[in-house]
Amino acid sequence: MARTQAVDFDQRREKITEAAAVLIAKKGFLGASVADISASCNMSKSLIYHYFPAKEDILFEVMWSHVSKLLHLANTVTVYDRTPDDQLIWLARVLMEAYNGAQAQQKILLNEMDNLPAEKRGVIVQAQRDLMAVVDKFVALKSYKLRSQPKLRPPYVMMFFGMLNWTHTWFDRAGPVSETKVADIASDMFLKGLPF
Amino acid sequence: MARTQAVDFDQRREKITEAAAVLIAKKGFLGASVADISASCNMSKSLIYHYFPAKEDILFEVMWSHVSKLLHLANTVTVYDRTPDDQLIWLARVLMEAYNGAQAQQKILLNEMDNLPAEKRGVIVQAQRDLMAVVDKFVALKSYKLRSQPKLRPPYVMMFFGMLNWTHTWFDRAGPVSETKVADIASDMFLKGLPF
DNA sequence: CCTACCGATCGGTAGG
DNA sequence: CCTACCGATCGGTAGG
Repeated sequence: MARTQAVDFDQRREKITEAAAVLIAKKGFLGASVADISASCNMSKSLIYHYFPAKEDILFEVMWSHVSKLLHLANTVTVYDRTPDDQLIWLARVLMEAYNGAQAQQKILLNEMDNLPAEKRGVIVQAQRDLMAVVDKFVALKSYKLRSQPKLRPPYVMMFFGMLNWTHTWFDRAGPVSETKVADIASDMFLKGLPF
Repeated sequence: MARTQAVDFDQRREKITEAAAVLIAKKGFLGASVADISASCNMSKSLIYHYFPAKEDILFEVMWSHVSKLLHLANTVTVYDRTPDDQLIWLARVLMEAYNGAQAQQKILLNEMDNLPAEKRGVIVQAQRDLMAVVDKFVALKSYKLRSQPKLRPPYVMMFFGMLNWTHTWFDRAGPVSETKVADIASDMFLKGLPF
């Protein structure tokens, strides 16, 4: 009888993707060898190559599964029946939560883009642009000045992502300020600047 | 006669440091080989090892020369006889200018910290902390709330650096918005939030 | 300041 | 004759 694809094919791919994320976050894409990755999920190196054609495809899968989650969350949050300000506040909270629930993946998304081949990089970049479009819509809705000067909008949008994405360099879940509080500081600063 | 150190020893070291910065920014620390670096400055690989004991020492020199420049600029700006707000506005402008005059070094400072051995990483981290202290002083001076709640200050300080440091992922000198304008958008958002 | 090398490890693939 | 998967090893290159 011809064998069909193993029933747990997708689960195995996910297992590899997860283990690879941890290792790549720690050592970098070039520093984490395929041998490291295979060892960390108790597989032979050859078996890794059964599930992924090349090392880069593992990197792509790590990034894609993460960024598509972020995009889905962003679209969900902004669809709800809330005021524009509340939508932004919730977006910041939801993103901070997603970043910290997947710190390895987030670090890789921000640091390892250069190690993707051009076509695959394009797919990730497009997803990130879609994510930015959510905030761009908010900015256009909220500010008369930025509605009439569309060229200024991208920098403002990037200030929002700058505040949030930079947290991966300093935020500590065990520290004195909660994830939600940090998200609220970011959205508050975006809307109102420094408090009195 | 015992040879003395070549008169151009320091210039050669700088030449290597500069060439290494360009290559490491492009390929990453692990992706840029010592052979790549030596070729790009028309030296033999062995000659590189005459000026630096190890590859990591080149990375450290790239980061240290850059971060110490940033720190010097920040201290200069905030000493001037200006209002607190003007000091922050100028700090943002001066940092944006320094980032863009040394894009390779800035990218490396932000991305390659993990590739430094612990002791050397500590030196760079301390310099970055000193830089943050400049903004922390400003925040404490400016906000009653943050003066009385010191635990909240680091997140606010990091929002400032998040906005500025994140620019390296998107800002284009040839684009429609100038470096100075982007710096002003960041300081304006920090002080006042989104414009009307 | 160079050529000639080293021990080790890289990403990827062979036969079965 | 297929797919799934193994132990072993390929040609090249890394930092030193």
